Amino acid sequence: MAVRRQPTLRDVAAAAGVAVSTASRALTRPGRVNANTADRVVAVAKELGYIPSASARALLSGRTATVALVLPDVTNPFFFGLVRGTGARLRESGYVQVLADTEESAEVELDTLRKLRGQVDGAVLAASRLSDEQIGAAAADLALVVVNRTIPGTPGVLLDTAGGMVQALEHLASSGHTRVAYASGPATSWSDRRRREALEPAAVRLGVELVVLGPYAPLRASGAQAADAATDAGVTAVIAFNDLLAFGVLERLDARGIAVPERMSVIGCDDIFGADLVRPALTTVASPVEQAGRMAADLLLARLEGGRSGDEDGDGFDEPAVSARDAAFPVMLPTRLIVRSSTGAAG
Amino acid sequence: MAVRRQPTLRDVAAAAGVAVSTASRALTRPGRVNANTADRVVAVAKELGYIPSASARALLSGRTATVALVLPDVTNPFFFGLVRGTGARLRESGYVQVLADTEESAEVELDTLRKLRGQVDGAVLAASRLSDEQIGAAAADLALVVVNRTIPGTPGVLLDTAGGMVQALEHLASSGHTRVAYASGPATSWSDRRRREALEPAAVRLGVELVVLGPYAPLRASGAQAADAATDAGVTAVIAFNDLLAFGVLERLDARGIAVPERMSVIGCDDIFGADLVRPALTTVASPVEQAGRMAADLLLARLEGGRSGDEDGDGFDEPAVSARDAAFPVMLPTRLIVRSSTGAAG
DNA sequence: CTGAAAGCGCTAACAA
DNA sequence: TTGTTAGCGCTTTCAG
Repeated sequence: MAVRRQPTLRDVAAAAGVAVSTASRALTRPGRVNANTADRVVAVAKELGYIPSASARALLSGRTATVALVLPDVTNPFFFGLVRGTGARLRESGYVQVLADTEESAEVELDTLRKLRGQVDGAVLAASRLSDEQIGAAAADLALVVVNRTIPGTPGVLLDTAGGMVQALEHLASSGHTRVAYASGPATSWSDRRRREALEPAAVRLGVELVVLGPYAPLRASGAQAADAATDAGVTAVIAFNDLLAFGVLERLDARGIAVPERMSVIGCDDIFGADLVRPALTTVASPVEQAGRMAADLLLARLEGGRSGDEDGDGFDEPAVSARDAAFPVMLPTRLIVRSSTGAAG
Repeated sequence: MAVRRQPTLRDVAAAAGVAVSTASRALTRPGRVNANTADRVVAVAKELGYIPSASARALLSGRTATVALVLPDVTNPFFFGLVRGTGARLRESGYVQVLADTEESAEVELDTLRKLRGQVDGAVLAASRLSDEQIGAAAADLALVVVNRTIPGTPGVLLDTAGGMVQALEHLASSGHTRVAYASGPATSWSDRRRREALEPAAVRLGVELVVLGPYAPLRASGAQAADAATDAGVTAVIAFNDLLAFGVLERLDARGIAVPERMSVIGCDDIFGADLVRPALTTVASPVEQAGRMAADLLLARLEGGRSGDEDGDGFDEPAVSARDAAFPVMLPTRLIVRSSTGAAG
């Protein structure tokens, strides 16, 4: 209950009958001290439950062993993999991860970044709402790695959802669809622009008419609008900006008695929790988000620790070693289409 | 790119032509300094982009303005509300929230708590895997608030899921079910024990035969086992430990061609994301998790800041003011049954 | 191999 | 009102 005072290095030194500096050495580099002395100090430290003060270390070294993950919305399922991926890697390397929710607001994000400066050694910025210039400026004060964004000079990890969307279109084309809608996401979304730019030529190549609908907020609630716009547009398939939006589309179509996939095929993006739970199960573009998180963390650690190389851990085939040298070039991770029952032959 | 050196208070003082202490005062309590001087210092600080060093402050004050949220699994949707609730409250009060994932392991949890000591001012411990004694011991070193746990002397917030389960049983009884299964959760789960203790007398009172199945891991993957055990037991309804397990039950029943709710009713717990998305939509016990998070944060802040009272924010009816004095008594939050289409009259 | 002392950036006495 | 000084806990010269 009452939190008791922590023993300091001085307490340990006194109890072990040595000077603080000796105690410090014994604890941090046992090599440079008499083995017996070192053992004694370590034993005493353990007995006293000594834990070095992170603040004192940070004050001295200027490094906090803390990294922030900055997200627009912690509760968006899309980010779970990222949280887990960065968290795992950072923990392995002895870093603490702090989570910052910017509430989808550029202002909050800017403010957060400002506060973070000095509190953390670096930050992973995911789905930033800031402009390239703002991010660039922030990168001058804080080691930054961006996810799904390309900022010249700032390392980043990209998820190739645009490529996945093209796969989705190919899948539809091969099932006989000739008129397909893309329900687009936020106008400010960098990913959304890239996807449209990839879908348009692909549609031409495949002989498919592409109708761009939206923009829509990437939420379930916007799905009804998107579904209605799709039926109005006379398409036989909709590719949605993300799964949340696709869920809403499915709901609306169901409510209107429009059979999926018989009369309308639906494809989402992200393969979030629930995509295989809805009925019909959602065909969607899956990204290796957790791997992206690990890579982002590696990129950041490489910069912080100056040239440490990314260690492969077996699950990440295709996971290139990361060095400080590479860090300036964004890494692109492949995505893939997962076909479930929400897509079928053209109605 | 290259992170430049941060200006210190000394730089500010020098640029403003005053002593560091004056600069410090000007920045922290403008009242105790000549207005002109203060203005000048503030202006210079702003111009230089001065940000006080959190480490130095922490070293001096012993407080870090950081609070940890310790969870067994960050990616379990049940905890999202908690993350958001504690995060919101803490941010409001100027605290930074750090997230610690203990990977469902008591060892990792213990280790995490040990490391956290000194790094944070306090921690919210949710669904701890530790024994009462271990938590008690940890509370001697770190201000702690527990969620869904009662530890004598440690403040806590409880979600009355046991009460919700009784509501579920009443719902089933009133629909004519006379033989009902409870698919139980982890043997070490405190919540699970409370629920069984509440369900048994309720079953007697309602004239329902209660069959306890399990224990099962609270995961979708365990649902198949639970579903099979339920049909073997000849019940017409299953109440599952949580929604994840219930999803698995639904899947298995669907695969076996057993109609829900016609031949088997299914009820979950937590109302996680996806519960209303599955078909049939899941009847479940919803808890005010976000509110629980806010209250847990309030409880912790009250201890940290010594007697600050919880502020009501309009959305939390039933949200009592929290004072340091109350903190030793766990607060119990009511839950409610959300009836969807996975339950119906007894088959 | 070990000890004494300086100093990281800041705040809080204590003087002036 | 302002400046000077000490010291938070630690690591790191620099002597011994």
